[in-house]
Amino acid sequence: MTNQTQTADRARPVRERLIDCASELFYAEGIRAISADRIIAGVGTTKATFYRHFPTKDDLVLAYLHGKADWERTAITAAADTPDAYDALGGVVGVLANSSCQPGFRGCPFINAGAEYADVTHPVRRLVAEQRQWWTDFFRSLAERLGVPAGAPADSAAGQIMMLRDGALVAGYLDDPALVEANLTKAITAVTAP
Amino acid sequence: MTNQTQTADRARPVRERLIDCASELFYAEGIRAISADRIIAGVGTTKATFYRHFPTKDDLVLAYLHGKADWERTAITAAADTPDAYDALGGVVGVLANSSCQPGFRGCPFINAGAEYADVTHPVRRLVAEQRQWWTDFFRSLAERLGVPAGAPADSAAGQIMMLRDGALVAGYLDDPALVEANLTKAITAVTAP
DNA sequence: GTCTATAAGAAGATAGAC
DNA sequence: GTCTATCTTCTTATAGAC
Repeated sequence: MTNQTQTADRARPVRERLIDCASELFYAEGIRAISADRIIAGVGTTKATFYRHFPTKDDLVLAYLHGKADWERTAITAAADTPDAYDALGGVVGVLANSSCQPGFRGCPFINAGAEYADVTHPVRRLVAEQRQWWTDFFRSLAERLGVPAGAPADSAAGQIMMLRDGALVAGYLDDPALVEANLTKAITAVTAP
Repeated sequence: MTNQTQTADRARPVRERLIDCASELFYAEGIRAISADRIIAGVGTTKATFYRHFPTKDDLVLAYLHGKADWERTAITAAADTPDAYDALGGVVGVLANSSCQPGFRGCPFINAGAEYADVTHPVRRLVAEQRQWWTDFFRSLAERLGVPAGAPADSAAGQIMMLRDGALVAGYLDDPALVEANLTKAITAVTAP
C-alpha cells in the first residue's frame, strides 16, 4: 500500500474535497440552502482557502454541476452501448428508474438548479441548457435506432421522450419511485411505436 | 363607482397585497432568493406588519402555494368541463401549453418548491404532495373518460400522463415552449391509445 | 394594526501574517 | 497554500411607542 493510498483522504486536494462535499450538500438540500460556511466546515478548511480555490460560491456550483453532467453522460452512454436498440432503451430506463429508487434521491440536479437560478444568462443556466441539449440529442439518436425516421419524426420523438425523462425524475422524487420503471417503459414504448 | 373600487389598490388588505407580491417574486426568482424585506418593500409596509400577518416567512410561502393550487384546480377543471373527452384533453393541454408560452413562465411552482424544500415532512412539501395527488386523480378520471379501463390501466395511464405534464412544464421553462403543445398532445394520445 | 428601531445571527467575501 | 481575524451586508424576527 502506497503512502498516497494510506493518506488518500487527507492528502486528496482540498479542491476535490470541496467539490465532493458541495455535491452532496447542494444536491441533498438545495444550492441556496447551503452556505459556503457549511461546506468549509464539512471539509475542515477555512474561508480563505475556500475562496482561493473558488473565487465565488457560484464557481463551486458550476463545478458541482459539471460533475453531475459527467456522471450522467458516462452512465447513460454505457447503458446504451449494446447492439440491440431495445436493450439500449431498457438500459437507459434502468439507470433512470434505479437512480430514482436510491435513498436520498432528489430528482434531476439540473431541473433543481433551474428552479433556483432564474436568470437565463447565468452560467449555471447555460450549463443546464447544455446538458439538456445533450440529453435531447441522445434521445434523438436512440429514437432513430428504434426505427423512428430521422428528421422531424425523430425530433418529435426526442422531445416526447425528454418530457418522459423529466417527468420520471420528478415522479421519482415527489411521488412513488416504485412506479417509475413500469410507467416510463410503457410510455416510451407508446411514443416510439410505429 | 363605489369608494371601494376607487381605492381598491390601497384599501385592499395588506395581507392580500403581501400574498400577491410574494407570489410574483417567489415564482419569478425562487423562494429562497426572495427575502421578507423585498416583499415588505414591494408592498410598502413594515417588518412589524409583515410578521403580524405571517409569523414566519414559511407561512407566506404556504399562502403563495395555496393560491397557485387554487388557480390550477380552477383552470383545469374549467378546461375539462365539456362533454367530449377529447375536447377536455385538448382543453387541458391548451392550458398547459399556453401557460408555458407566457412571458415570465418559470415552470411548475410545486416542482420548483420541491427543489428548494428537501424535508419531506415540511408543510410546503405536504402541500406539494397534495396538489400532485389532485393532478393524478384528475388524470385518472380523464383517462377513464378517454376509454382507458378503470383500475390498474387507468392508474398506469394517470402516472404516465402525469410524467408528461411534468415534462411539458419543465420543457416550457428550460427548453422551447413553442414545441410543448404538439409534443404533449402526441405523447398523451400515444399513451392513452387503445 | 401599524410604525421606528434594533436585535442576533448568517451570508458572501477579503486582509494580512505565516 | 493555508491560517486567524475581520468586514459588510443581508436575513429572519422582535420590542415597544402610537
